[in-house]
Amino acid sequence: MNNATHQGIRDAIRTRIVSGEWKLGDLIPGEVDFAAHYGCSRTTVNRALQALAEEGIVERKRKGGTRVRPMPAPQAQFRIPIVREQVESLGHAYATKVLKREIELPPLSLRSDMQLPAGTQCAYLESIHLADDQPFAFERRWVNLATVPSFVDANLHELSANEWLVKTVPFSRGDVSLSGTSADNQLAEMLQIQNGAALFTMDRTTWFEDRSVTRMTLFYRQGYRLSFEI
Amino acid sequence: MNNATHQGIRDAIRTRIVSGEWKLGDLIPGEVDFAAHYGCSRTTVNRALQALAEEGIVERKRKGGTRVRPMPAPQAQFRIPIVREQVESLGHAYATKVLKREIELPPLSLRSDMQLPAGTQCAYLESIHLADDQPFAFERRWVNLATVPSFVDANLHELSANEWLVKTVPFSRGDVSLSGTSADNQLAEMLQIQNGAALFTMDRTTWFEDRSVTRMTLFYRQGYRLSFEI
DNA sequence: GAGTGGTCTAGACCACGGT
DNA sequence: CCGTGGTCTAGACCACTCA
Repeated sequence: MNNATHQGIRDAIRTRIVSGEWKLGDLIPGEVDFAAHYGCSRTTVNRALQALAEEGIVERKRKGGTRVRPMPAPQAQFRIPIVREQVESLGHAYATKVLKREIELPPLSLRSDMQLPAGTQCAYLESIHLADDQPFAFERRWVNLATVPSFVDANLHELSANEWLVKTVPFSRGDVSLSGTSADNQLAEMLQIQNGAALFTMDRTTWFEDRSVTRMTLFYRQGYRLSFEI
Repeated sequence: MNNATHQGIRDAIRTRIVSGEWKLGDLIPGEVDFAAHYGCSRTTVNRALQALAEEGIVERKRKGGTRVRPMPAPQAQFRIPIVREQVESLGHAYATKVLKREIELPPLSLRSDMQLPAGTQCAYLESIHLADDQPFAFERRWVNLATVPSFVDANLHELSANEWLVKTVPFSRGDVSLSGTSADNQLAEMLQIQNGAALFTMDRTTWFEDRSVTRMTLFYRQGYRLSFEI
């Protein structure tokens, strides 16, 4: 009982909860009790229970003690996939090609999504992502040149636009939304699928501090699924 | 400098990273250095840096030190939405109706998805979720009666199948996959949309220990988007 | 081998929130 | 009030991994 690590204790307590030893909403023992039971210090138990709280398994309140969450909050944590990694992890050769690259005034809907003042110039790109030379995803992207003026000179032959931006504007918030889209004429042609086919689609706007950096829409080839565990 | 908490230090270091004080891939100071700099113990710095590692901001290696992630791992964390809550948070009245409820032998594909031995009986349900009496989502669900035999007697008038299962089989792993689907005849009729429309679709299999509990597919009404922040 | 992170401990004090 | 979790400390030992 003395080789107790905070991870081991966390797993042990989680197992006891899952097994039904305590029911939903039940109060479970306090830190000192667990410390005595597992023969370790309270600090270690504290870490274990805090981790379980982060997992959403338990709720903790001072004086109120620790209780099993009445309705487990099913939190999913998954990495937003990077297309290159997705393709390579499937064992295919990855390639990408910029099909169009222009400087334009963005459409009105984009002005509100990206909070652009009137007259802001944007770069507009269309790219195709290939897996073993087969279309994997099609990308439409706007880049806010007020935030990232150097993008106009970016060399996108060695790095994709996404990778270039990540390297240049490191950490940012992002809004993501997932949806299903019917393929229009251009998408059908680009992805070599039937017009009207249902595509899994990811929209993503990223921000550096309070300024928008880029908004992209990624249309995955037909049949693509985004899978993860909870 | 002596009111240093692990959260405060975490925020301070994160700010210094975001501000560009250290670049992508750079080695940042060690725990003892930070402890001296912020006037706190190494333990506290350790917690702060471990938290940053969980956030995906830094990578840590023994002997190798702590460095800013070369390519930030954009981790998304979001709650798998419960349909009732989605509808209610949009300000609509929620209702659900079970349209079909049978005991059947599952199709072959399900036998492998849910790891069912041959001959396992399952409950099959079709339900519609309504927002202000308009179709919001259509659900097909299989329940493994070997794992949850009491489901045959479940009263699904007060609780939805999902809520009943969550209350009865508390904590479970789950596999989720998101995709786009074309509406077939039944879906088009149920959701009152055009045949072939692109729908956002969520498949979810949940497990209790090593046994499958249920597999459901949720077809959202046309135009639905799942949004979250990273 | 030596430097770094990973972890545990025992004790201490604080902050919150039911009673 | 007082019990509970939240946190910090100082020191210690271990484990990994790079040079």
